[in-house]
This record gives sequence, C-alpha cells and structure tokens, in this order.
Amino acid sequence: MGISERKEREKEEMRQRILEAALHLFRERGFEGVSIRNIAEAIEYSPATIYLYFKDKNELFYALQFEAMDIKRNHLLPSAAIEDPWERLLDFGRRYIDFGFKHPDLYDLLFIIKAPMDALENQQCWTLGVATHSFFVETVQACIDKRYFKSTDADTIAYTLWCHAHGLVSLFVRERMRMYPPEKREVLAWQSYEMIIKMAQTL
Amino acid sequence: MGISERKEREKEEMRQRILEAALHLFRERGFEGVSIRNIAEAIEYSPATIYLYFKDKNELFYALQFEAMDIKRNHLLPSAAIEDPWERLLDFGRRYIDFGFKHPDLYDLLFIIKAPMDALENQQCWTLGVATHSFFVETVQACIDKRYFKSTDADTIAYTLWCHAHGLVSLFVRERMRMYPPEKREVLAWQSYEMIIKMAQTL
DNA sequence: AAATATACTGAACAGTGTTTAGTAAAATCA
DNA sequence: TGATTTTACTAAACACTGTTCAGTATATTT
Repeated sequence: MGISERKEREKEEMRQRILEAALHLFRERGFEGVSIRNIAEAIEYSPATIYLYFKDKNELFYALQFEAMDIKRNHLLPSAAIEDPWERLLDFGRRYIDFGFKHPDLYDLLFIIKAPMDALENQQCWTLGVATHSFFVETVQACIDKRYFKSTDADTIAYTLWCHAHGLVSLFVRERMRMYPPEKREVLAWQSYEMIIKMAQTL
Repeated sequence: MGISERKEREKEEMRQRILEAALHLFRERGFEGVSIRNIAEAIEYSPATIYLYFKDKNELFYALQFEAMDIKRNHLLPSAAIEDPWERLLDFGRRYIDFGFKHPDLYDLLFIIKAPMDALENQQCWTLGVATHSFFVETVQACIDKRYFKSTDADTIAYTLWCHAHGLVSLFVRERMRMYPPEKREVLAWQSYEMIIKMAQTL
C-alpha cells in the first residue's frame, strides 16, 4: 500500500508547513499578534484547513512549544560534554541565559506565557523539559559530591539557581528593567550571574 | 460654581466604578478573560461609555496597573519601619514573595504581562515602582555600610536578589514548577529564599 | 423658551477562534 | 470500465473581541 504511505507523508508535511509558518510569524510579530487566519494566509489555505491538523489554537501552541523546547535543548546540549561538574554548571547557566537573550520570543513561549499545560501534545514537550531539569539537578548533585557546595540539598540549590536565571531572563524579556539605562541592562544581568556563581561557591 | 464641581466629582466616581469593576473581574477571570463588554455589563452601561473615560483598553490597563502597584506598596510598606537594614531587607523580601503568592493576578499585571510601558497613565505607576526599587537599593546600600555584605556593588546585589525573588514568584505564578509535587512548591520556594539569604550573608 | 453642552447609546466595522454544510478530486469497489 | 465511497479542502456562518461614530435625551446656560 504505497498510497496510504504517501498520504500519511503528505499529511505530516502539511502539519510541518503549518508549524513552520506559525513559528515564523510568531517570531516576527509575537505570539499574541498571530491569528489562525494569518497562518492560513501564509500557507495559502483556508483557516478551516488548520483545524484538520490541529484540534484548536491551543494544540498548535503546544506543538510550537515543543519546537521551542527542542531549539532550547540544542542550545544547551554542548554543556553536557563538559567533564567537570562545576564547569558544566557554569556553562549550562551561561547558555540558559544566552538562550533567553537570543530568543526572547521562544523563552516567552516556554516559560512565561499563560496557557493550559495539560494537553497530550504538550506532554512530550514537558517530558523534554523535565529531562533537561533532571540533567541540571544531577549536575548540581555532582557538584555537591565533589564538595563544590557546602549545602547538600541539591533540589533547593538547583531551584535557587534556576529562580535566579529565570528571573534575570524574564525581567529582561518582559522589559521590567526600565530603571536601568538600556546599555546597562545586559551588562548588569551578566554581572549578576557572576555574582550568584561566586555566592554559590561560598554556600 | 458648585455644578461643575459636582460634575467633576461624578466623572471621577464613574472612572472609579469602571476601575473597580475591571479589577474585580480581572481578579476573578484573569486579565485575558476580561473584555470591555464584560466591564460595561458589570456596571450596567454600554461598552462605548468606557471609551469616554479611557482612551482604549491599554489605558484602562495602565490604571489597573497603578491600582495593583498601590496594593503592592501597602503590602511592602511595614518593612520601612524596621530599623536594622539587614532585618528590613529580610522582611522586605519575605513580603515581596508573599505578595506574589497572595495576589498572583496582581503580580502578573505588574511584572509579567506584556504591554506597552510608555503611556502617560503608566508614568506615575512606574514612578511608584522606581521609588520602591530605590528604597530597596538604599536598604542594600545600608547593609553594605554596616558590613553585612563583603561586596560593595549595591546595584548588582539588589538586582541579583530581585532576580531571585522575581524568578521564584513568576515560576510559581505561571505554573512552571510541575516537576515538583504541588504541596512541595511553596515549601521549596521559601527554602530557596532562606538559602539565598544565607548565601547573601557570605557574600 | 431657545440654544448649547453633556452623558450616553445603538449600530456598525474589522478583526478573532471555531463549526458546519457542502464540494471537488482521489481512491476503492463492482 | 463506471459507480461509490473516502479524502482534502473551503465558503459561510456564529459568537465573540476592541473600537468608532452618528444620533438622542437630558442638563445647563443664555
């Protein structure tokens, strides 16, 4: 049955074409500024067609979130190759913040936007995120084992570092740093990262 | 001219009635879930009437943001009475996080929601925010002066602490802590606060 | 009493997400 | 082959959104 195979392939291609157009538009105009009709126009199909491939706008959103999670994963991946856990942790943090600054729209999509997080489509995205987080906690644990920290509570240390990095990126992404001059914002952020690292060392 | 005075008072009352209804609805259904028509219905006026008191939905949003900022200010205010800067800083941080947990919708409005931040109405809100931030930085400076920190860079210390608190609250508010069991989330957050305080002490 | 200013509204416009009935084309069956 | 079913798609509608504007009834001033 070569036909049904081709059909399935075509269906998958169409799905990808929709996602591509959506991600493209989204990175151009922000998530709120993209409508089903926009996407439909971009791929030269009727709006109703999109509903043959995605249940609703939420499910399209979940799929996009998954794409973003994959891009983030690839951005952080090189850290995993670093042997020394402390150096790995440093590199990981730097890459996390760098991802946020380089792809504010994707960071937004992953960590800031309010959306129901319980759809099936989103499950695998969440799995990927949890995996990355586990890798992070494991690295912290490895640092504990090598006596880089005094505290032995890996969960709390990891969460504390994550809070800092997330706060840093999201204050930047959502433009809540107006009390600092524009050119100082990114500098201050990186200084703060250096500071939290030094603080962590003494913990 | 008693009439024009009364008119002005009535106009202000109407403005307040709109804001009250909007804030009420917003805290019930989230910001995205509130429409001009909803608000109009709540105060039993036509949607067009709202546009006689606010230029557009954004300006209504700014006014709400100002209300939220005021509530936050009152929530943090008691800290100012504490003499010792270190104790004041601790209390301030605790109150900041507590505000976020108790009023996630208002926190959202103030620090997370994406919106143009340059309208006139928003100016005074921003002024209030900057004042609070200045108070925070001054407290950090007072701690530096009393040798509670080793570092002398008040800006970076303040920003680092703010990043942590904001990251903590916004991960909670935007439900990005799914990898931890629900009952552990708030506990972990407060543990993390304790940890950053201890870290800061050794800085 | 007439003219003007004020406060408000109904109806419309262009946009949104989503559903449904219907239509051509493709694949399958006889 | 020709008839039938399945597939892929769309036009049109529904109920919503923010926003504007012509029109109206009341209150104030002349």
